[in-house]
Amino acid sequence: MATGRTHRPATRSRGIPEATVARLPLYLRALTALSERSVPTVSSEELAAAAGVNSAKLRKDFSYLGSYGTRGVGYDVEYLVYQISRELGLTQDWPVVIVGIGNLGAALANYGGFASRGFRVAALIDADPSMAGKPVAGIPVQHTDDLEKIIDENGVSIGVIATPAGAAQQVCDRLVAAGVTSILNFAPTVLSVPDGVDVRKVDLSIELQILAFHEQRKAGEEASPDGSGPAAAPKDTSGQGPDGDVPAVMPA
Amino acid sequence: MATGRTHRPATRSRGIPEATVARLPLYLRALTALSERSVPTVSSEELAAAAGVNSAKLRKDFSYLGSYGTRGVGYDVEYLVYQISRELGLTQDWPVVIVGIGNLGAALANYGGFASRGFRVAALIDADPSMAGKPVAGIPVQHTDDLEKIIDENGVSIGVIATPAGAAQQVCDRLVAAGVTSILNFAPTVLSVPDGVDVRKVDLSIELQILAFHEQRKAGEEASPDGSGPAAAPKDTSGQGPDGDVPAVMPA
DNA sequence: ATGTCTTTGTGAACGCGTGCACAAAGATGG
DNA sequence: CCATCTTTGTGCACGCGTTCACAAAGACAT
Repeated sequence: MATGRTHRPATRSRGIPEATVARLPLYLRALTALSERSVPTVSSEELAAAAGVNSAKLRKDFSYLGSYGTRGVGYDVEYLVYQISRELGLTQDWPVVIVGIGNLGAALANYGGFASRGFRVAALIDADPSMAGKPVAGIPVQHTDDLEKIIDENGVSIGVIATPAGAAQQVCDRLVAAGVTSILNFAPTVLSVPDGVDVRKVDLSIELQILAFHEQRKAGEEASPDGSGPAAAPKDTSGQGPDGDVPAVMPA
Repeated sequence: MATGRTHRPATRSRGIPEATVARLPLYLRALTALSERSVPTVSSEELAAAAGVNSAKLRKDFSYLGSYGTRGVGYDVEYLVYQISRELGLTQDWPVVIVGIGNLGAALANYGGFASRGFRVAALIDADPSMAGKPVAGIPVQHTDDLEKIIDENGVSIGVIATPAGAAQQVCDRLVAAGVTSILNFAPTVLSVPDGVDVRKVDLSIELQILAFHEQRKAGEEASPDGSGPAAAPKDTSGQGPDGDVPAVMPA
């Protein structure tokens, strides 16, 4: 799971738990793969395995959407694909703008995952004047000055921020002021937005640090003569465990 | 305090909740910024605001690390930076390999967030022979054939997968077999790994779909602001669909 | 010292998410 | 039509995470 979410339980309208919503795309992906192989139906057990979750959890998730399964048989793949797509709002077209066309922004623009599922890159925006007009992924980059106009003319409600951290909040403010109400933030900054605007963040270094924590814990448990814990088998030989208490406070 | 006092060890408390671990990098980032501005101490309230969380949550998070604050004053910034860094395992160097040097992989290689906090890009690996030797972000790309050797010689335990979905599982298997125990997966696939291996995934299209869900809900709420009597009506009731029944199936 | 003021650290309550276990629903076969 | 078998849908219990609210701890002034 990534990122904290909004602190608002206003999801009572449909009653679909946030955790369930976060898994729907996973199910959809697995179902789409089945659909391409022309598999007509699938059981909760099979689908759960494909999505990497517990089958009871999957069934409960689907129960929030309605009773779309047939007992003794399973779920109709095509029908479920449609229902989930509709629930997620993928039956309509979502124009998206990407702000900040550096290495990451360009990679995102080229990413196929956008167009394939109801999302359309409406525009690429960058603050560098020398980028203007230059095509990236077949789309000409436009200058930040025209941000508001672009948002307005294309009816954009979802924005992707791929700028340096320093510019993120400012870009965010402009996006919101122009009418964007959902933001996907790749910049390593906490964005503050007014109520009603959703922000999800993708942060590489946070993910790595979490992995490092667990990695350290794994390494420390092998040698630790500590009473509790699994005095597990010596897989050791990690060699690189001089550890000790090296100071090494890191820079920026 | 059910689970005994942690006053004694203060070094390795294996009882740090996962949710807390996920927030430590956030605190660390905010603290580092304060440190650079030479701010000596900070209150839980201020730091919480900077990190975008609740102050009570932050205090509880820190309580798992030990009692590093001073009542009536707050937390010593430098000390806390060090403690969190140590807890996350950032006081040591983590060599990382990136597999799949396409648009995304190249962007990741160029990302400054790597080197800045204890992580070092040890190698870039790609399956395309024509990429071999070609430098990306100052590091020559190596061929997949040498994957095992690279992992071994550099003592790599963290791998980043930025390949197409189709190659992800295979690359994952080889990484794990070679000794990698933590994986950051950018490919839109569910990876299956043996016990003891951590996997975190970053998935653009899932994030977008979650945003789309909320976006759709916002748009649909304008008409009927009622919402009272959440009689949990997950049953049918779909008759309100704006569209017909087009099974918008989409490609991968 | 003593009192006041600030801020931490945490007990306790609450709510959400997860997983078990099973009854109900429907398919299938005789 | 009845029996049996498969698989869904869900009631329930449990554990984690969040939040409130406050006593304890220390700083600081007198």
